[in-house]
Amino acid sequence: MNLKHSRQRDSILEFLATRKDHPTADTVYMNVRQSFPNISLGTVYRNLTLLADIGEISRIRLGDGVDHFDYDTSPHYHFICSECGGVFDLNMEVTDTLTKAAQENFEGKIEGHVTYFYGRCNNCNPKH
Amino acid sequence: MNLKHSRQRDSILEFLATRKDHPTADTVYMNVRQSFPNISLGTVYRNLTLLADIGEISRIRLGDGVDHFDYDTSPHYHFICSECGGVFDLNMEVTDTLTKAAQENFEGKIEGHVTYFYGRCNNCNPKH
DNA sequence: GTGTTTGCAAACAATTTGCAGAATT
DNA sequence: AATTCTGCAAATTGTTTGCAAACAC
Repeated sequence: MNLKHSRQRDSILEFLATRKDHPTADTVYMNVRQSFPNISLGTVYRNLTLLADIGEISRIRLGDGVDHFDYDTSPHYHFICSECGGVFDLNMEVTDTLTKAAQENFEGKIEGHVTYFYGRCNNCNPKH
Repeated sequence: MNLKHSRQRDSILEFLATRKDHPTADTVYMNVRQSFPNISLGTVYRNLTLLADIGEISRIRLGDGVDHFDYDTSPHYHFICSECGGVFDLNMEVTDTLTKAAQENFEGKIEGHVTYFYGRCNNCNPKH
């Protein structure tokens, strides 16, 4: 399974690199279409999946029913706003304390954990 | 939006109460069908959604593309086996340390977090 | 030239919904 | 009697896939 170069794939990756808000496949599609009017949603999905598989990007599942994609593959936490659905990076350390604590009373092998935070983002949180 | 009694709903809730493994809507459907052969998947979904909305059960999203449902609504963590897909409760304390840490450098309002662990369950983990 | 990638459309899986009739209060 | 709930089927949403042509090496 050798990779060949593809201008569409480049464009998808390039677009993702400009965004900090973890767009969905559809958002990627809408935007990449400006450079490739004939690109299909299928191609976008295929490439996002491929890029995620080879570790160039990461796929984020936040329980909102849609996959988000992140150009930044370094370990970090996410926040999702219950109001507007926006996704933000959190500026905090990633710890394995939780994983260790979980392992203590569990017989299988715990390899990691997924955590995301929810609430109101700065825009949606009413000030008083 | 007043509730009326329904034997189907009872049966769904009753079935969920017997299970510790957080079944999916389809599993609920398969089982409840033994008492209500004519029950439809739509009814199962409608009732699971309703029960989750009023807080009688909880809906768990573990990023495997399917919703799981849990009769136990008390806060606790879940483990999902990457091998067999099985879901287990973890015997560990739920802490808000993480939420507090996350709040520190974040301008919005963090209301909570979702965490689940993954790895190999006892059955799927090769011994040596 | 061989093999990968694309665009298109159809397929798929999980879930939701519209509607007329049945059950509950 | 009024309203909620059900079964059924169709609709929706997000994502994947089969295929012939286009592209990359």
